[in-house]
Amino acid sequence: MNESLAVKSLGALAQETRLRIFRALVVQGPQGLTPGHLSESLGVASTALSFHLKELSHAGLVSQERDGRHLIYRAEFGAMNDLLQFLTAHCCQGEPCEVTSSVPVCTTC
Amino acid sequence: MNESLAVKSLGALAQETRLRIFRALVVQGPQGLTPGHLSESLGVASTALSFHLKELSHAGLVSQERDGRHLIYRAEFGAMNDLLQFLTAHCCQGEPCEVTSSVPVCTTC
DNA sequence: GCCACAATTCAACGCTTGTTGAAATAATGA
DNA sequence: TCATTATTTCAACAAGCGTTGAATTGTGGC
Repeated sequence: MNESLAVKSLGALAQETRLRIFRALVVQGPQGLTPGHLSESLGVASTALSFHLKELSHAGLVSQERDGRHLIYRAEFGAMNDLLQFLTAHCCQGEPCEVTSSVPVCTTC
Repeated sequence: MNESLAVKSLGALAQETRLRIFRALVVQGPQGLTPGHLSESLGVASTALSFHLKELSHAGLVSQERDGRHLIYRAEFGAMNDLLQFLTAHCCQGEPCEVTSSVPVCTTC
């Protein structure tokens, strides 16, 4: 993770619709979701949805796979984890507080 | 943490200068930094710095305290932790992967 | 009280972002 | 091959963001 990718990733998540999309994909896990399903369940126009999925893709936060005439989008947990660690890196100049708590994040998906 | 605060927080971090400010404050820990110091060390105009610190403040990611004619800004680790947990909440519908890894974050600062 | 320093606020400008509707591409089944 | 469904691309516009310079507020030392 580097600064410019972090900015891109945070920017991708810093929008109501995209945050909803991403969190829906996080919940769904390896199963993923199609744009059609996301469009309907979140009430977002397909053209807007496509725009937002592309933003998330470019940031590396979601991946895309084709399945027949459907596309399946999935959250990229690895990218997510890298981002979370980047944000709190070198906390308090390495004082003991750095390991006093932890945020559980998925790595097996 | 709720959705609209999360969007605000992510938006606050989704900008090169602000991300640098925030990470510098994370490293500094409870000691904090003054706008003057940040302005010089990051090479940001004071007026721009003030604008960005306000964005971070409004999102609750930094706090402000006056010390004589200086202001001291500090990273708000509690807000940061809430945000990180919000992003990965309900991962994989509660499957075991949810606790397979963790991001260490400061809570004692 | 007055001056100097620290930091913020204000107004103006250019740039980027998000939304919309229409058109295009991709894949499947009849 | 043709119609249908799924999804993306394109162009246009309004709204929000980030930077700059000038003016303002707040604090402490003389």
